[in-house]
Amino acid sequence: MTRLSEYLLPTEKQAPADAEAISHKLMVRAGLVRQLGAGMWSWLPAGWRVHQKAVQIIREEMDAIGGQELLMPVLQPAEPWRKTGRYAIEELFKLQDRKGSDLVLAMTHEEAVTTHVAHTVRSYRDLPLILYHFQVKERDEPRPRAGVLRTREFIMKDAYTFDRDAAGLDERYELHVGAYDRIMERTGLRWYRVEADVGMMGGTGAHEYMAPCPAGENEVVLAGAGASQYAANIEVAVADPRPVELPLAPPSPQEVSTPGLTTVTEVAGALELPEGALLKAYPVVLESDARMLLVLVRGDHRVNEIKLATVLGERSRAARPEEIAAQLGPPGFIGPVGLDGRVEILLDRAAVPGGADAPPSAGGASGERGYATGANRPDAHLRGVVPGRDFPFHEVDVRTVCAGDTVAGQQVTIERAIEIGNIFKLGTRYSVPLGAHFLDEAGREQPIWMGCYGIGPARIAAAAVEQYADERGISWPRALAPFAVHLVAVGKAADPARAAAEELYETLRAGGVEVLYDDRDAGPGEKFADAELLGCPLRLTVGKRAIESGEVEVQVRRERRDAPGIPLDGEPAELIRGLDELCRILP
RNA sequence: CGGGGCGUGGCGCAGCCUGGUAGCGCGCGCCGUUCGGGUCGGCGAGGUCCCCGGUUCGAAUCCGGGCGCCCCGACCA
Repeated sequence: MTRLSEYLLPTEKQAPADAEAISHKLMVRAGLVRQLGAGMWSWLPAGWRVHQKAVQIIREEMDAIGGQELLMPVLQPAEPWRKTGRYAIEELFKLQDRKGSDLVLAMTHEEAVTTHVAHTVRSYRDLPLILYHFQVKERDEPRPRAGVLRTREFIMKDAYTFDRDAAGLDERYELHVGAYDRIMERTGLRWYRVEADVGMMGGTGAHEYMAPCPAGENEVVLAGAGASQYAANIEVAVADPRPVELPLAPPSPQEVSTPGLTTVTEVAGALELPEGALLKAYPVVLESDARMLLVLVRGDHRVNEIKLATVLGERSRAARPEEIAAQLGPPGFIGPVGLDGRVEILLDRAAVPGGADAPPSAGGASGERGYATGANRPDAHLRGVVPGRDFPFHEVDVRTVCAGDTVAGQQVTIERAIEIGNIFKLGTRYSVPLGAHFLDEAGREQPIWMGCYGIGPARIAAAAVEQYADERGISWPRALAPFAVHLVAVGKAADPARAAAEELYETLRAGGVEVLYDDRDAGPGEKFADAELLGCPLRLTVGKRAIESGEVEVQVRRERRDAPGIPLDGEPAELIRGLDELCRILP
């Protein structure tokens, strides 16, 4: 039933007052989704059609690489989650049944699928496997936001692969790279596949699929173009720093008075140095044994917590002022000199003299160059501090890539993006605790190698809205549009145009065209406005003009271009073919 | 978890400071009008003013507590 007079499409002139993101405003205004609570959203009929379009594309590409669709429950026993150590995760919804048994609402399905595979797979002959489903995920997000972009309940396609070894996993992973690339292409989105954080629990490789848009919560670092393009999540991105000119250093560091100056900007200003000629000291405390470490980055750089965690192999937190005062010196004036090995020093690679990424040393052999740092005394800094000469250090890469950096000589750009999918080599992270083994040819028991692959249809829909909306509303890529054609009848009830529109609607429907027919008793302005808000790729208008000219007017939603009209009195087959032709050239 | 903001017909808001009949625009229903860009006019329906408690003769308004929602940051398998 796709007569607008009978269809639930509650459009609104005004966006919800509290909406910020484009997709949030427009998906509500266009009658696609409605909110039920924080991070809880319903999909109304037209919105659900879009969601289903994304789902079907994903399903076809998953099936094409040998994926087998199944369905696992959201409500699950707590036991496997305890075994994998994930019961402690804060985002995991936990509950009890009437008997007092602990249950969880699954946030992903590694525990479930691995349990099944552990029970059913016996032999190497049963491998490899690609299993997937579309199922609700439940996550107690600290902050749901931006309409359907970050919700507490959402549908995800999650796939899991099972292989006999790492090489098999690599193969399955590459299959998913291909499938995901094709999915992204087919949706019509602008997208990037980026290198991603593998986390600390031993993933062996990961990529994320990102759709650039202002409402995105992630940042991607891009450099170059084409096949050699560098693309990485800023959490893991590595780049060469912009060089900085360091002043020549005296034979030993010299103390300078800097009363009350605690920020890099203030100190650089007072000493008339570029910010990059300072070393920023960032003391951290290890989560495991509360040991303090001093992390140093160039003054114009920022510490990247994720890279730091990777380097340390564990989590850490910023040291508290009283801890800093006790072990180093007055907060705001701390530095690496004179610590006598009390605190281990990690120096970011970008600040290491003579390192691959180091600033050019214009001074030659005699001219050592130095940084300004805190003096570990109140109201004082040191200048002419030379790493290695004046303090020992370990070289690490823990800074966040920033504008002005380069990769292979190419300037980087940093773009905001929505993560719509990710692929991840799990290894034996879940198979070991859950006992998913197989017997190899020699009869030896081996753990199964796993990968997991997620993608969010709701985010695909929202990203499409974000990327292609204009001031009048949504403009769907044709692959995701709720309907291919939005047919508008103009004229009063008795107008012959209404009868002609009616006839056209039946012809299109019979010809298998997905058409939404605006047969409402409303003015043309309202109908056109709603059509542009909803954003179907083609709008057909049947009114007085069509009757007079004998042609249905066609407008392409993207750019609002007029397309050649279609004869009203032609053969139905002819008409459908013309329309199909038109659809093929759509964005 | 830190900071900020908001809860008043379906939506967007005013009223609150200074307590006294609950209002406006849009939407909705009916009648007429109009029919290629949210047309115009008339009549009308619709509200536990988030909840609980307190102050008061009287609370949407003042006070206390709670709940909900949004935004920024932190966080995000």
